[in-house]
Amino acid sequence: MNIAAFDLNLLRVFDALMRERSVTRAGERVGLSQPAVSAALGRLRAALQDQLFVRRGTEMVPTPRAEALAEPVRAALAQLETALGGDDRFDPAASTRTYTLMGADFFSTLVLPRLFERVRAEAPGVRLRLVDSARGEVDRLLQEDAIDLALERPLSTPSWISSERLFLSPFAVIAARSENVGARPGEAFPLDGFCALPQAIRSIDGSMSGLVDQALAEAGRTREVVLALPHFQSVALAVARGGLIACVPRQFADAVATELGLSVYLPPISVPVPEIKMYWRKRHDRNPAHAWLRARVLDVVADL
DNA sequence: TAGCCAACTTAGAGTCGTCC
DNA sequence: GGACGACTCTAAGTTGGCTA
Repeated sequence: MNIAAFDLNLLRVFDALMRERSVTRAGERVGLSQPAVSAALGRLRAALQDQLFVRRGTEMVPTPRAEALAEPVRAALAQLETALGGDDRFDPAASTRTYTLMGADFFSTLVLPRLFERVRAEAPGVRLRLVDSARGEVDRLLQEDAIDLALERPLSTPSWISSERLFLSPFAVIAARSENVGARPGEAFPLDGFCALPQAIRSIDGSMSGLVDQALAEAGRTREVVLALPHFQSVALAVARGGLIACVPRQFADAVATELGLSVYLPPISVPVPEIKMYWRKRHDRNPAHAWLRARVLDVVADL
């Protein structure tokens, strides 16, 4: 491999092909025509002595060699962009960037409104968007640069992902204010009533159990989960109609209790308190625009 | 003789049109 | 939707004439 004779622009084409899996769309991404990308792919194949992408139907499927090159090439391109001056300064007041965060609806209620307020004050041109996604998608979305940050419980992540703890998220039990549960709001929910009353649970994948059930099992008890919903907001709305209780993050319960007419109780047993963490690509560690957003998120969650 | 500049040459990468 | 051939364009290198 003669690096002196290698056209580094071909790496941009390679990266676009990895992202798009299509010669036409890769061309649109890098500002070339489809034949030009096809020719560039030919030169890449000759230089690297590998097919790199094999056509399968309407998709260009990467070979193992291409898969192995994908991340190092992407990281190298990002370093080059930074080195050439694209990232060394960030002016919030002049920025028109759109940041994409991923997290549960919990964050759209608790974090995003305050974050937007904070961001807007410094950076009126910046736009924020929160996408909801199933756990397990974090790696892929970060790798594809589809999101800037993920807000999640602790995950097992590869070495190219950085993380920072945001806050602890203890559970609380919510019930309709009209419900007579045998305890006053702020007190521990009676264990027998907790196990007997039908419950709603927030569940992305439809499973009907979670950390609370594990804690109950260790105490030799069970509960009756009758409704699984993908969003905390819908769980709270179901509880507010009466006849159900639910365990939700304490901060979320406090935020919606007054508006929805809910009472908030302590759990009847000790449940492990989950951490909430922020995840991003390690290559953005020193990116000023990215670091600026992370600092704003930390500011906002400090109150939680 | 050295330095500058314009004209010419060439290689490589692009687009367009077409085929499979 | 990708590959290929024909043609075009551009940038870099080379050459030769002019000038100090």
